[in-house]
Amino acid sequence: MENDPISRYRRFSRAVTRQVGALDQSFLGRGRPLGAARVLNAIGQGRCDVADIRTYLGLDSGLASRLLRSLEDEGLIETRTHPDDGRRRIAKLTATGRTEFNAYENLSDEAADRFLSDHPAPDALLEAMDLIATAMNRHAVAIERVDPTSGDARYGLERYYAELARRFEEGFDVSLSCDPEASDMVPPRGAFLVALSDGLPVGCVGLKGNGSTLGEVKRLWVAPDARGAGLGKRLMAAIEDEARALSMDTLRLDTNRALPEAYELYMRNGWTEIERFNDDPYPDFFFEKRLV
Amino acid sequence: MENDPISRYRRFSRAVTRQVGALDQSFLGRGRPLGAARVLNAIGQGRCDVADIRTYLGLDSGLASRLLRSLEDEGLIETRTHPDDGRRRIAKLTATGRTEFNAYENLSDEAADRFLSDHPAPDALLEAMDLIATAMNRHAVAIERVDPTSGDARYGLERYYAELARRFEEGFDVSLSCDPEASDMVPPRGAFLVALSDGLPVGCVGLKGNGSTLGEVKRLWVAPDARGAGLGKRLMAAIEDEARALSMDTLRLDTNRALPEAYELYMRNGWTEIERFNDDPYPDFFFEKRLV
DNA sequence: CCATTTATCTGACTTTAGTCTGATAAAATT
DNA sequence: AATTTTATCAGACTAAAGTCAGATAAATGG
Repeated sequence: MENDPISRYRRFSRAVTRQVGALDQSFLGRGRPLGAARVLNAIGQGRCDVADIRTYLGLDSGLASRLLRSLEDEGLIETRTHPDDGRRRIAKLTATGRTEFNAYENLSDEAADRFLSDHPAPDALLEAMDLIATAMNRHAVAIERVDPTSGDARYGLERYYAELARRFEEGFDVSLSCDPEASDMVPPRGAFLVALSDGLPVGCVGLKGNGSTLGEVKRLWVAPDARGAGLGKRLMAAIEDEARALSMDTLRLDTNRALPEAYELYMRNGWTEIERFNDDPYPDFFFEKRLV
Repeated sequence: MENDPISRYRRFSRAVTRQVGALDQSFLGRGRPLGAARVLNAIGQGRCDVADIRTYLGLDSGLASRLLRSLEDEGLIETRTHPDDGRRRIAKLTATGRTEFNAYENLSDEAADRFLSDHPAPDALLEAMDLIATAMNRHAVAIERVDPTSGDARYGLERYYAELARRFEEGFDVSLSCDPEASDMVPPRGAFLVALSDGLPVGCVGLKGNGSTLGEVKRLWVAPDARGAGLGKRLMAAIEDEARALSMDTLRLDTNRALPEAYELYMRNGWTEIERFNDDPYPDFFFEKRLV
């Protein structure tokens, strides 16, 4: 065989196609066509809006309607009209539907567990999977405002701190840095954003405020896997929007010489280098931007 | 989202399912149902035996027959009866069939290329893909006898030498080691085996002979991704079979202290440590095994 | 040589997926 | 208030996938 990139990609593609096919087969074992199973799964995942289900699964409206009807006849879901819009419909699992949904979930979970536990180095495998999934989702990264103490925020921050510790010559200990209070990064004082790639945090940024029109951008991080797609720029634009919404007119931030790509990002996006404005031991450079 | 192993696996699974689905969609663009396209692809890949195609694609005999007929009607394949067994049939691409097969190949290649060239670090991506594909194929590794100068053999040997260079304290330079002549690892003097995981070399082993009943096992290597599945043991058993087939009765080998897992493998599989029998600078341990 | 097995094929049939048209009713627009 | 748009649904239809029961002919095993 050739071992050029395309052959290697295609070998990967064959392997996962087989794996995906095997899972579909196991889904059929529950005596329901795949189409109906997919709709049930979409609803179980919390997609209740019928139009949403339709676009998510790429279904024709007639087909979607029939699949919903078949699930309803089985007693797995209930539909009712949307409270705000009488044309739209909402689907919800019944108790038996929940049970059946869980059965599908278990099939998926078991397939995952079987694969991972069969391997001597599951951590390496998972890192490879994250890398690939992030690459495949790279044009569908969603930025969401979350509480800085939420699981997703903490996950991002931990990876951020770990990376600083690796990259700073002097290491990094968050307790020595001026770690903002969580309450300063929650509206109405500030905000905290995470970038999610199909649920996995691949970036974050915080906005620390004190009630005045001056804000400070903190904790900008983009996961290594997700770099090169302009996510840093998107996060900065999003946090500036948050600042504007909080009536701020000036933002500041600091950064370290071990993070040249951050320095470049600020330079390219309207930030001006200014004098040191704090006595945090880590930063080497200080920036300001006036919002318009 | 949860970031436990199973959620991460399932996120990966969602991403590749989408990707695979998109490729299938592009296949449909050639105006042929997926089933027929799959059969055409199987034949193009060299699966000519109808029974083989059927089991490979998991098709009912009736369905397979009809799909073959439709491809034949399109003038893409020709079938004839097997020369050794009048019941079996052989399918072969016609010239137009070859063209059409290449068109599908191009669609796949383009999808691969689009994905890889869209990413800032395709090498990391490919390594991750190799890791995952090897893990998914781990129970389907084929051992084949090849010429030690073939591409697959050289690929394995290069990775083997690179690993020795990493692991030996003193480094490794193959020109300083007693590198066997390729002709000593080809029947009737010797043999060379590679382990292929869906085409990718993930292991190798050589048998160097001089026409006598004494042989030497050389270049045993198992790719890091493929370890932990007993492949080393399988390769050793296979090379012993080769030795027996060449009427050898005694095998020798040497190994280095930086490769403890190899030492353990030999100890567990009937090899006896003996005195140094060559003046190669690298090995620290010497083994012998009498074949029964 | 004869019974059995094996590989393939054919035709009838069912299920699943997907498309298209028109109906209905609610919302949005004029 | 009338018209248009939107979301859903139902029914008719087609295409594709899959199943099943023989039919056929070649190989195999006594």
